[in-house]
Amino acid sequence: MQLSNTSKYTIRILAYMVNHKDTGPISAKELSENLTIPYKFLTKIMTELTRVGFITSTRGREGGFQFLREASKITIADIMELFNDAIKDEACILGIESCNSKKKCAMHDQWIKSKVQLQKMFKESTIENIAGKGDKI
Amino acid sequence: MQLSNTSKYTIRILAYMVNHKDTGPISAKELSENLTIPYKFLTKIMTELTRVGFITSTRGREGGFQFLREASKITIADIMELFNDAIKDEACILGIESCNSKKKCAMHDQWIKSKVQLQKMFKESTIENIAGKGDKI
DNA sequence: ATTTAATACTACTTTAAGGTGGTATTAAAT
DNA sequence: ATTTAATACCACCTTAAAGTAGTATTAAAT
Ligand code: SF4
Ligand code: SF4
Repeated sequence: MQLSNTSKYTIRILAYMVNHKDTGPISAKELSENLTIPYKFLTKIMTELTRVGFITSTRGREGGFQFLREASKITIADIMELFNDAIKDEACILGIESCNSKKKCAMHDQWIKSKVQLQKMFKESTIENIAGKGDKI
Repeated sequence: MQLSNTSKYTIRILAYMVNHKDTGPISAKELSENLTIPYKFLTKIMTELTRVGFITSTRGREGGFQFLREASKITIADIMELFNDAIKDEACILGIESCNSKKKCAMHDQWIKSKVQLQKMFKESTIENIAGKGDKI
């Protein structure tokens, strides 16, 4: 019951980028070193984030990554979605077929409350409004 | 962001057992067939549940599994714990060192609320009080 | 033009969860 | 006693996530 490493890394990467967005493109090297994320794994993530249009990349010397979509328009839910890590509406917590109020599983009542609250939280948390909060990076 | 298969299976197994506890030991075969859980995987789980004392086993013909610990004393949190699937207090949602209110990560405020609520829900949900609820098995 | 420092691409390795197969052990039923 | 139906144990296979390696491409700086 936790986020995938890929989601965790991505949140931290994008939050870091917001906090350093005024100084031109940010390189994978800088991100990798400052966030202690394995370089090769990080570049894989960056390429994907570029592919889906969250960020843009500039190749060559002095290159790096910058936001394309506004940080206030990227939610934690978006990131989880991207890496198949989301809490899907139709997903049953017990994995019995798909969730709908007609055919409930034994945990439905307890779970539905937590689920709604969690989904709301992940949807309302944008990169913009988490960036800079907290001491750990 | 979901339960492990092992946790999901275990919850369903124990809930099923509560609903059939008056008719003697329940065999792995019956559980496997009625819950459509792979037989060999299920027996592995059952052996573990026996080992930790949630249930007892009777070998040989007419054998099977029965509750040892009361179903009202087994929580979803216990099950998650058992299979390393729990939401640990000290676990940071972003995976940055360990969680404590002194050194917060960027998502601390949002997450802490959901975490507390989730943990409470998993701790208060016992096998006894979910068994029989719902239509799906 | 060449060097340097960056991303992009392709392919591979490692790890842990999930799942399978075969056989030994146990005990009721016959 | 033998058969049958059950759990226990041990070793292996499969899959997906995580992580690594090497090379091609790009563009600024020299
Ligand atoms: S809500 Fe309850 S019933 Fe519906 S899917 Fe989720 S868990 Fe199963
Ligand atoms: S609460 Fe926030 S800060 Fe504390 S650990 Fe969990 S995530 Fe990190």
